[in-house]
Amino acid sequence: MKSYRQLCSVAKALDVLGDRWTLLILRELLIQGPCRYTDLANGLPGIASNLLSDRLRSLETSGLVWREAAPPPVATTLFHLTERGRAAEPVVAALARWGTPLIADATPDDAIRSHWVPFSASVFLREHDPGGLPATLQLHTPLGSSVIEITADGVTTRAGTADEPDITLEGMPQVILRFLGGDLTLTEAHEQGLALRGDPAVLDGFHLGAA
Amino acid sequence: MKSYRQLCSVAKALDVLGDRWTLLILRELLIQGPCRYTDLANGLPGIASNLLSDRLRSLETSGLVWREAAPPPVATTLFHLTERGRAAEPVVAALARWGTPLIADATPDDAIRSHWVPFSASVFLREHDPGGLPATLQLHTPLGSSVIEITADGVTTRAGTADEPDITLEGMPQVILRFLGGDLTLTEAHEQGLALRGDPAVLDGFHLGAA
DNA sequence: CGGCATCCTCTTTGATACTG
DNA sequence: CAGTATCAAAGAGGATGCCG
Repeated sequence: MKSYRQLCSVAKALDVLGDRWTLLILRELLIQGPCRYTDLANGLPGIASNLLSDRLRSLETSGLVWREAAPPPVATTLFHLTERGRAAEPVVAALARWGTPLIADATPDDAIRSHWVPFSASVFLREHDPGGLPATLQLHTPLGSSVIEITADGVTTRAGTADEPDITLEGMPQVILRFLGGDLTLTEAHEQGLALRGDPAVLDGFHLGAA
Repeated sequence: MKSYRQLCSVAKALDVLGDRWTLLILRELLIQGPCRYTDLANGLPGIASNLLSDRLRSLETSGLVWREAAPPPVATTLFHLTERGRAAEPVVAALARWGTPLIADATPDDAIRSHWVPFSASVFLREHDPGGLPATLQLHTPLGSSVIEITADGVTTRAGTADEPDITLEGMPQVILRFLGGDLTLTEAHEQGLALRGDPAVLDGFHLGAA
């Protein structure tokens, strides 16, 4: 990207992060952790291979990403975030928060990946750290299941199922995302097919579920 | 901008905000408040006139900006942020925070506007709300002077001078930005020409000035 | 002057195909 | 698996012109 050539921290940040796809690549590395090239390509439906290659190289020279070349017999490259790359998480999180209402605009042919769901949810939960800790949320969508664990240490997510979740949410990704993002009330989400099992009181601390 | 077509709040946010110049236009409207076209053009050195026009139209249809058409004899247009537009402030603020260390990369021919300085500074101060309130900071740079007022209600900035500032910082914008952004210690900033008058203890609550 | 629209050139992107 | 190569289309940048 051509530099804006402005002595302003916002412009300088966008000189590095403002290229198309760049912040989505960071999203993937923040969610998935160290990734192979194909893992990234898979989490970024629509990206052209040459662009992914270009962006990774730019991110490397900007110091946000480093590549670990695993020697044979593994013979693969792993792309990692540096500390500076992880420091950009608040930017991605702010975008996730602001973008939540736009989920409603989704068209049926939008691509979706199951790991995007717990990420967006955790962004919201992270900024509404409640009193009643710890809590385990189980999500089920047609794409797969994931778990959000909220402890005093923070919010973590993973794919799969939990043994004894405090609450289970089942429904379409759109509805779960908008509900956990505060964009739908429990009543509205229920009307749109969200099924909730367990103790709804767990959600109270997050200012969710208000009628 | 072409949509990413991903059912993810980050991608949806970037569908709206990700175009070149868009977030810098928001920066200007957040800092300056309602602006005329030429005010914006002035705060965005380097933008082509047709792009500014295009972006403003996009932001209007996206619901982030509305235009107030003052009838003759004033016959000018004022561009305002909507509530939704102001809601994007955390995105700009996160970029400002992350971009602060990059101020060090500035080249001598980078454009600069005096109102960028107190903005970046206030972003940092806002997230380190200390105990010793209220406080008034006076900034002096070769480009002009500005005031940052910190009260229990928040952090506000304005151009000009204050009657009785608690502390006065004078120096090059780069140095003031990096110091108030936590990227330089007081000692380092002093070595780079920062002059400080008043009670340095005012800064303690912001975790600044540590040797 | 304020707020664009037009024209032109140059760069970036997107889609597809191919390679070590 | 991790990229290059190629090429058409879209977008950005710069100059200038227009109209109340």
